[in-house]
Amino acid sequence: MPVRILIYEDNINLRESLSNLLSLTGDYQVCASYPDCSGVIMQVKELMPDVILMDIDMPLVNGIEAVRRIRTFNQAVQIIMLTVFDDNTHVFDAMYAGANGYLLKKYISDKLMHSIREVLDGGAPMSPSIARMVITSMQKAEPARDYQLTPREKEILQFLSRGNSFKMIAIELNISLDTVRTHIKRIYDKLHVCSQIEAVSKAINEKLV
Amino acid sequence: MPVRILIYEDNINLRESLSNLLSLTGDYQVCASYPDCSGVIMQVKELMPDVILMDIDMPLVNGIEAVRRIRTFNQAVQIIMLTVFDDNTHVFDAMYAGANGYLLKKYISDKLMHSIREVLDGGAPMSPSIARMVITSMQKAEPARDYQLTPREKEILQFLSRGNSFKMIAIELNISLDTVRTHIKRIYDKLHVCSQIEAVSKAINEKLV
DNA sequence: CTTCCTGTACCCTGATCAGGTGACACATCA
DNA sequence: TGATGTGTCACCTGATCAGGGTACAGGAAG
Repeated sequence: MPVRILIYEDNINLRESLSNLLSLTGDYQVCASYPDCSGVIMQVKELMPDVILMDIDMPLVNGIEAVRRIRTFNQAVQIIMLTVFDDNTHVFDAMYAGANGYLLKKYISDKLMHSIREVLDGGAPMSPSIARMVITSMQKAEPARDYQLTPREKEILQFLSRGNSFKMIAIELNISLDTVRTHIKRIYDKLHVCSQIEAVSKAINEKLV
Repeated sequence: MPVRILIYEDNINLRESLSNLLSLTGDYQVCASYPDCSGVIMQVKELMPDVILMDIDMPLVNGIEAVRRIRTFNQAVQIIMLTVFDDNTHVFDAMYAGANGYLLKKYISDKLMHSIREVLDGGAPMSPSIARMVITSMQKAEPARDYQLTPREKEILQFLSRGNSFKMIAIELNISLDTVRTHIKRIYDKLHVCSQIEAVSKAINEKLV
């Protein structure tokens, strides 16, 4: 049973090239291809593809919005973005929306077949530069400065960050309210803040918890 | 000029296989290989490799800690993790620590050469299942429930989340303190919370800000 | 052995916040 | 036209928090 593929791409030349390319081997069946996503929900429901190749820059409905719409009712279909955009915004929006892969058009010819195979095997085919963007974004998300908090202080700060009042923390940890207050005061000193919210805000944003 | 490669791998058989494999083509020069990371800082400074292949499970100092140590003084060397671990904790810890690629050992023979080339070209070689884990983690990070906050309420909540007191918000927005309080009370209602910290905690964790 | 750090605990004063109630102008929508 | 939603403002009471100080036991480090 061939893999059913659905294509959204507004450039007619590329759309037909893709169709032709995929039809060569016999492993793939392009069940349809459209120049825009205005009917994407109906089309996906109707055609039940295994894989969708999705351009981003299209008239009427862009490819990222289309992915969002598809994901409202179908988590199973594998979606590979196929685009010229390699900026942060497009890449991450597409990922958040629910794409499973992201290929830059300049590398398509080399990688398309392999990528379709990979996404069906539970992978996430990405052009190298895209993969690097993704993991770089994860890395810069943690400077994690060290404020020399003691274990007990970290524990208190965690409770605080989850929304517990001083009183609740005292009960939870089975210590007196004043002890909690003492810890909190020391935390304020070390974090250079002077209120709960500042402390919690700093703790969460700098991943101290 | 061949690519200089440094290997950390405690299994002697694998370590030597890797060395031999990489030496075959002449494009790569294995400048050293070690069974543990106890001297990693000195070794990297001394040998100045272009690429490091890093196992995770090693005696004395594990590979993730070693990556952290390397990144304290060298951002340029490309580090590829080479491991059997495919669980969330190991993968993300390695990425956070500063790895540039992550290959599962079972696929090494196929992909090693290609991955080294890719990481040097600014990519981030990952085994397919790892890549999928990474982008899945990005996706589930945004449920973004809708609490029907009005624009003004979102604005107030943002100020609050940055650590501003009621008084500061009032001054900043040029409205009365009581008005701020009214907005905050309505926010509490909509978010089903009853204190600043709960609200801020919820706002940050659910990406309402 | 003494100093320093950590965790514990108490007290006091003034500031800030929570929860409730009430009010009014303006806009939209039915 | 009336209902509803939004943004504005006010007052009151009790709870909670901030900032200051003081104290002491136990452990680590010098």
